[in-house]
Amino acid sequence: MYTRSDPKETQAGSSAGSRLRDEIENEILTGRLAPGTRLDEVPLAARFGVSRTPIREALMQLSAAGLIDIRPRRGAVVAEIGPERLVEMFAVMAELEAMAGRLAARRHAEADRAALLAALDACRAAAASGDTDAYYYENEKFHHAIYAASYNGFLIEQCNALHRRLKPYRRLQLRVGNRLATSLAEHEAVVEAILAHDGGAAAEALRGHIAIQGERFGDLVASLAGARAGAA
Amino acid sequence: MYTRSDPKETQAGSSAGSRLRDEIENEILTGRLAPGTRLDEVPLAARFGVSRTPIREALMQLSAAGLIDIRPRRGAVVAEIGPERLVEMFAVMAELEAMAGRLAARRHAEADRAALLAALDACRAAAASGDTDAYYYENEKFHHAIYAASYNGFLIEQCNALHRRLKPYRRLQLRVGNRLATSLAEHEAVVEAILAHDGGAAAEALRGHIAIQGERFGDLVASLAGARAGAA
DNA sequence: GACAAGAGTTATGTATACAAGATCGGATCC
DNA sequence: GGATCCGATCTTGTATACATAACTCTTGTC
Repeated sequence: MYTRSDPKETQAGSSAGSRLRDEIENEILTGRLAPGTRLDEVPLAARFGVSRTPIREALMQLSAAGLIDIRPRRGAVVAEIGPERLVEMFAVMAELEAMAGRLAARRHAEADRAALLAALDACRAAAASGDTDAYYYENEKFHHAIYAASYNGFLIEQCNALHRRLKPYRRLQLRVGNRLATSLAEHEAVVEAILAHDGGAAAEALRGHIAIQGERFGDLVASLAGARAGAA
Repeated sequence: MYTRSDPKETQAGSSAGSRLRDEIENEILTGRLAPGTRLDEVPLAARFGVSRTPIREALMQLSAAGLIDIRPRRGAVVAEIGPERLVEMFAVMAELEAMAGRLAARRHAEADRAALLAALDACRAAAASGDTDAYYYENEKFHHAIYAASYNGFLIEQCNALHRRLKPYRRLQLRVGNRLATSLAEHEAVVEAILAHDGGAAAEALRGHIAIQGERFGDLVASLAGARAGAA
């Protein structure tokens, strides 16, 4: 089963470079480094006890991943993603996940079936306990299980990359209204469609599950504004 | 109208770094640097008259773009993409283009309408003249016109990136059989669907246009084998 | 004669030194 | 009083030097 540890396409890490990259990336994804924050090389180098060279390397990789912006001669800042662009990204994510679901419906094996059901159960448990963070975590595993069942390695990589990039915003979304219960219900529909080998239904269910449409756009903007105010 | 010159997401270029990156990238995309070729830093540095530092930077960017593989401590080689992976990539490309077409059908403006028709005419002219290279070039512009009309900036970037990566292989494909005439006919259908605001038809037409299915898979493998033999 | 172990060589990873553009502050002019 | 121009400082971009892991060729042994 494919997981995020797949070396291909995500690699390109020198010795210390990867560690630094992961380290900084984590701080961005968890929000410890807020969008707009400057990333000066010298302080980072000092903090990690290395020279500027591996820091520059890590920053360039993060830039390639879209997590930071590097403007020539003007340094790096944590990427600021506006609402409109976020909607665009979720739209593409929805399409990719729909594709994964369609393929999964056609290609999934016994092991995938088991993994999907297990992930769904874990989601149910987390939702029942009302623990948003736990649900967030299980939700992630659930989606990865779908990607894996698509048996398209390149698609899996693309989904993983985009999913990671949208991570913080998915978390925000879950906090809104009773999105948690809704999300779980959608998961059930997705699994049902996949296990029934109904690719069209799986794709549709996932598209609807991911896409930001109608009032959810407003929710997202509100969340963003709230998060920004909290960070500042 | 969006073109490939959009700085966002593709950028992260220092002063000389971008130039080097483009330079090496071109040699890979045109096949001058065949898959599997080692990319040693010192010779490259000597050739471009710079030190190893900007060369390493360019290589890391190419690695992030998936054009080369960097194995820690073991140097960089031009990425070798096997047939199965290529099929996976074309499948994702088909899906992204289908999405672009669906959005374009719903969102295109007057200017996009004109651009699409102009690009289609150019394709017709190139096909009539039987000039494969000219058609290849116009074909590219045609697809970019579709991306642009989707009005989803993130999708446009993703399409551009993947399109560029698949460039050499699309070229190979055109050489096969009378794919050129078939391709033109498919283009006509796509434009018709988009202009008629029929998103579903546009998506389907593009999916079929891009995807590698049935005998086209065999054609691709044969082309690859031929190209490899020619390069060696 | 073939295989394995070890030293020498080569190439990559990292640190540091140097060059040059960008930012910020102050002084001058309108 | 405000804006603009110029210089000092800081930060990035590039070059070079050094450390270390990988490769290779040789040599010795079975």
